[in-house]
This record gives sequence, structure tokens and C-alpha cells, in this order.
Amino acid sequence: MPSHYSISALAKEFAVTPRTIRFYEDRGLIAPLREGQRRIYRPRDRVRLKLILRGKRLGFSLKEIAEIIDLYDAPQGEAKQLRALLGRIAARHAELEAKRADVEAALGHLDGVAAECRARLAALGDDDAGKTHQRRPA
Amino acid sequence: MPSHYSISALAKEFAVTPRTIRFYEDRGLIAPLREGQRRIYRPRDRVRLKLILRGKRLGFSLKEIAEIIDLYDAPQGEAKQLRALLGRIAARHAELEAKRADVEAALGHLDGVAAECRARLAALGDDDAGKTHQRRPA
DNA sequence: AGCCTACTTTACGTTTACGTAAACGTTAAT
DNA sequence: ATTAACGTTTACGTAAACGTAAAGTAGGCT
Repeated sequence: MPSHYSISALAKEFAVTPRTIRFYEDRGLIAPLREGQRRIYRPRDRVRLKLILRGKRLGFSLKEIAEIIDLYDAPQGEAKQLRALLGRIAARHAELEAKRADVEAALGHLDGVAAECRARLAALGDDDAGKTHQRRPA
Repeated sequence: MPSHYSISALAKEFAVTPRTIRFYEDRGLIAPLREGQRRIYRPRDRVRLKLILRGKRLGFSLKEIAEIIDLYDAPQGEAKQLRALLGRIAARHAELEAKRADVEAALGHLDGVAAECRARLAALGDDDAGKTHQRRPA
């Protein structure tokens, strides 16, 4: 595991363009070191990029992602601040639980359609309708 | 449960603007009846809207959502088409599973930060650090 | 030296998903 | 009869998240 990366190395690893990574930096989501003009990414920068992309996959905006990542990077401070932090964490937790519920619902719906689909296939006299997902009949 | 809805009724129920609903229609995601000029939404249109908004919350584009909803609305056809449909359903299923994994990972990460946060609170001599999420000490 | 490759900044272009304003029709209430 | 509430179409505006092109820099190879 390298101790630092070039922008194109990271871009390649996560299948994004350098432009994208620079854009995230412009929005304050990531802050690599500089060696002259060039950007040097440490492992922690790599982790941040990973978190950013996961956030994107979950449908968060870059602004929201910035707030979420800040949660991770700020577990210092006094009791009062820590309490406030816990509050914001709880809020994000609730959001994620809601998102999980959405995923479950969508999966349930989809499985329902799949079942109906296989049923129709079976009704058409297809003898191997379960190729894709069904358990083998005992 | 009403047998049909006006655009503003639906808009209010789902906390979106009429403009949004018309836009979805423009993109072919929904197709209400017309009574003269006015749009009349049946329960099935309401369901579609619900599915659209869930898709949005999960980070799908309207184009992807259109394809997904089409899966739900097309479980007819011949064996060959049904098999193709099952294939597309399986692909979407995999996407959703991946999304679920992302949610789980994010929740895990978040819980880790929360735990660390509570630990620091405790270390600061705070006696009630678990207000937000922790189980009561026996 | 000359060229290639990777990196940089600057800036304008593009797509998606709507917001917003204009101008108008229909029904219901005052 | 007029105002209000709700609906319609058309069209331009906008924020987010990049794409893309231009023009320059810096190190390495031959």
C-alpha cells in the first residue's frame, strides 16, 4: 500500500476522471498535499475520496457529503461540541435507516415482480423458469 | 381512499410541486387521464409517483427510474420476453444489493464514529454520555 | 535539443431536474 | 360581475456536477 498517490492513479483506481477529483477539491471535500504544483494524495485523502463516491452512490449531494465527512473528521472538542456532534450523527443515522428501508422496499417489490414473472413463465409450460434466482425444487 | 386525485392533491401529499409532477409526465414517467385540459390521477398513477420519489431518494436518475418502473409494468409477453425481463430484474436486484451494502457500510462507519465520540465524552468525565443512542448501563 | 507524458489553471459548455414568470382558461364564491 | 383558487401551456432561468478545450509548466527519454 503506497504512502501517496498521483491524481491519475486515484482517478484510475476509482474510475473517475482527474477533473472530477479536482472538482471535489474545489468544493472543499478533499485537500491533498502539494509538491510544487502537483497534488499528492495521502491514504487519508484516498479514504475521503472513497467516502465521497459512496455518498454519491447513495444519492447524497456533494454538500451533504461534505457535512457527513466533517462528522468523521471532527471527533475532538469539548463535551458540548461532542454532544452536538452526536446529535448530528444521530440525524444522519436516521437518514441512512430511511434509505435502507427504501432499499428493502424496492427489493421486495422487485422480487414480487420476479415471482409473478416466473409464475407466468411456468404457466406458459416453461419447465425451467427458475434459472435466474429460484431455489431448486426439492 | 379516493379513486382519483388532482395534481395539487398529489403534490401536497408527497411534498413536491405540481411543476415537478408535470415534469415527470413530460419525461414519460407518468401518464394521468385528462378531463378536458385537467390531469386526473388514478391510484396507479399515485403508485408510480411514489415509486419515482423512492427511486430519487435512492439516487437513481429519472431515466433509470423510467426503466425500473417499466419492469413493473411489463410482466406480460412471451416466454422469450419474460426471460429477458427476468434478466433485467436480476440486474436491478444486484444494483440494489450493492446499494444496501453501501448503506450498511455507511451505518457501520457512522456508528464507529459515534462510539468514539461517546468514549471521548466519557473520558471527559461526562457521566451520561449515552443519551443519544447507548443502552442504559445495568 | 526536441519530444512525450503527466500535471496545472482558466474558462466556457452540457446535462439533469426542476424553479419561476407570463399569459391564459374554468369553476366557485362573494 | 369580479375576484379567488386552481388549472393549463410556453419559455426562459438556475444550481449541481462535471466535460472539454485551451494554453502553459515540468520532468524524463533519446
